[in-house]
Amino acid sequence: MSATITDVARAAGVSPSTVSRALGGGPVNDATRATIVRVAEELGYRPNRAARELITGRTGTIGLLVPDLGNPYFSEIIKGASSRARAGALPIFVSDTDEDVAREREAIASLRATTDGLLLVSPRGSDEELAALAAGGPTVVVNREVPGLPAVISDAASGIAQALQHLGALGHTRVAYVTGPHGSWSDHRRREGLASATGLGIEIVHVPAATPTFHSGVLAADLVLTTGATAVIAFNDLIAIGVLDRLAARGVRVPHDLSVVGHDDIAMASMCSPHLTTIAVPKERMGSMAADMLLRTLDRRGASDDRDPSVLLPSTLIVRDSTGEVKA
Amino acid sequence: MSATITDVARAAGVSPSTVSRALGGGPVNDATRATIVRVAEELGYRPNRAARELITGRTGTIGLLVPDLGNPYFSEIIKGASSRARAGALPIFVSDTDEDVAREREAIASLRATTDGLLLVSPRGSDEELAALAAGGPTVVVNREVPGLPAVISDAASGIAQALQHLGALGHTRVAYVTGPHGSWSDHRRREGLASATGLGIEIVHVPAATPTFHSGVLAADLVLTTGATAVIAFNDLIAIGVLDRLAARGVRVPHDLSVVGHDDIAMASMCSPHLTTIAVPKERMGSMAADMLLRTLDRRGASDDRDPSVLLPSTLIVRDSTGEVKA
DNA sequence: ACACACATTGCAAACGATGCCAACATGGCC
DNA sequence: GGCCATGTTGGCATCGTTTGCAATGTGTGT
Repeated sequence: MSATITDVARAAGVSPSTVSRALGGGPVNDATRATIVRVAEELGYRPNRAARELITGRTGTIGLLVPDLGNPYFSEIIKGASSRARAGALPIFVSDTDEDVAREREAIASLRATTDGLLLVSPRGSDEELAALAAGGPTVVVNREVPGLPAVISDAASGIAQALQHLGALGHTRVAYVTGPHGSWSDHRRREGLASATGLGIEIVHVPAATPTFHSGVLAADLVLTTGATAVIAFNDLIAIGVLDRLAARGVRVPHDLSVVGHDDIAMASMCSPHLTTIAVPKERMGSMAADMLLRTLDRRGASDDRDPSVLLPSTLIVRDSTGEVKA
Repeated sequence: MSATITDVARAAGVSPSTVSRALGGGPVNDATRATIVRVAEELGYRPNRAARELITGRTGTIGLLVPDLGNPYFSEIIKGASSRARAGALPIFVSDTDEDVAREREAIASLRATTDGLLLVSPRGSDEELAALAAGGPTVVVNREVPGLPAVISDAASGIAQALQHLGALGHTRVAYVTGPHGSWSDHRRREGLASATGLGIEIVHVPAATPTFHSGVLAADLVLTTGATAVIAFNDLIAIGVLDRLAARGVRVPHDLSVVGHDDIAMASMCSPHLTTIAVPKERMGSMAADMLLRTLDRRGASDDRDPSVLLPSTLIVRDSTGEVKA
């Protein structure tokens, strides 16, 4: 079908090995290389990925695994990662696990076989399991810390602290936290952030949410109202928007009667009504940085084996219209 | 590293070719096959994709191209396609074009080289260009019709008709349509739908939007108010939600003062305030059906060359809270 | 008992690119 | 003028799998 390296070699009057070297950066006479490059261009030569992979053992692709492709939070991470991967001319496999641990395990195994490295976003498996699976090849984790693996995470404690300070300044003294899914690493971190933000004179009361979704938020809203809290911080924006929706239905005015703070700053946060005050995390940057770390790891494969340090990206509170002074 | 076909052959006391046939469904003695299968399992044998691809010329993967990975509308199509692909055990490459024609061209070319078939969602290129690019291999188009290519589309005319009937029944006689991006095939179809829905006594006035985004909707809202229309149909939900947002800011009540209808029924449509009446299209089903058509094409490659017929999926109007009776 | 069909298996040649090694030419140096 | 270092190049084996073809063995019909 398309031109092979042999075709180019013949057309340029050299051997296939020379073409390989010329195109691959080996030692070749400048004039020869120029000719070969020109001829290759004319013939529209594209190296056959499979043949190259077979001999080098590298696939030239990376894999990205997220819990849910439909979740806008992950979409932005994907965008970041795929633009970085494109810059490195690496195709990227994207797959989702439907938030399921078994599917995650399976997906990691299958991606492993077809890629040189993996980006695991918000993985659900246990530390041990992930460490074992990650041993199969270069891996970078996003939104999670796994001992021994490089990670890209956001500074949850700082984000939470900013939110509490903001609420404190508005006079709130009793704040509800709507949790994330059970066992979620991110949720754990945010609870720690809440616990460590003492000295503000704010009391925290927890309200459970089973899933990080709009519907869980709707459910949680009624629970929040029974706690006597004057403000609520939600595990993520989707939950916060669910809370907002239910509050509106019940005639509770936001922020007049209750202040609401989300987390992540997905696009929807500035589209809902009222516009959501939220703790923004640099999603796209996390994706691109994770991809970047992975690519660098691949480049120096076998060279210095110093671990990539984990990266902590800043969270920033974005104040919009869903938070306000507490009314007496 | 991992076991090769030769390892299995040696362990089973047969030749590699026999192993290949046993695992690949060729004519092999039942007892022999049983042994080979068992041994392969024990050794954890996984055929090397690259080697197979090299000889068969098939990559065993498919590609999916969308204009924007962050757009929730496309997310759902991706989910549908990838779940179908997973059922066929085919990994799927996902890439986006940033709504850019040049990038689209480039992405198609590069995906072509690494996949057996392509799913093009809402491609922006011209018919001629797409037909040319599609000639490179099996292709299924979603949300667009390109002469000579199998396609999966939704019944825009019916959706629009349902919306107009609904609005007509509520007493509206002057309806604004906020358009999609210039040159968009979907937009064209929706305009045709509007034009052909005569006999309802409804006058249509067009309001331009440059991009299918929230911000365009915000912009369009003010324009809509100058037209004297009592209802507005937006090219998609994102625009409709932008309209909603701007109307709220200007104190225009929905649906009391103005009715708003979206298109697509993305998840956000039932999360915004008021909940959006919208023309739902079966996004996930479109994705899975498109993937299914592509897989079937790949299976009978070279066999009967009858073209896959295009598929038209029904649109249904979902009435929520953003539409109501026209007030005198 | 012989020929022939058929089932089962092994052999060897690919597929396209890479990279080791040897071959060759050239120029500088003693 | 001969030797060696250096720069360039071609030859060839190789990666793991599939597949056409030939070889072997078994059973059947006459």
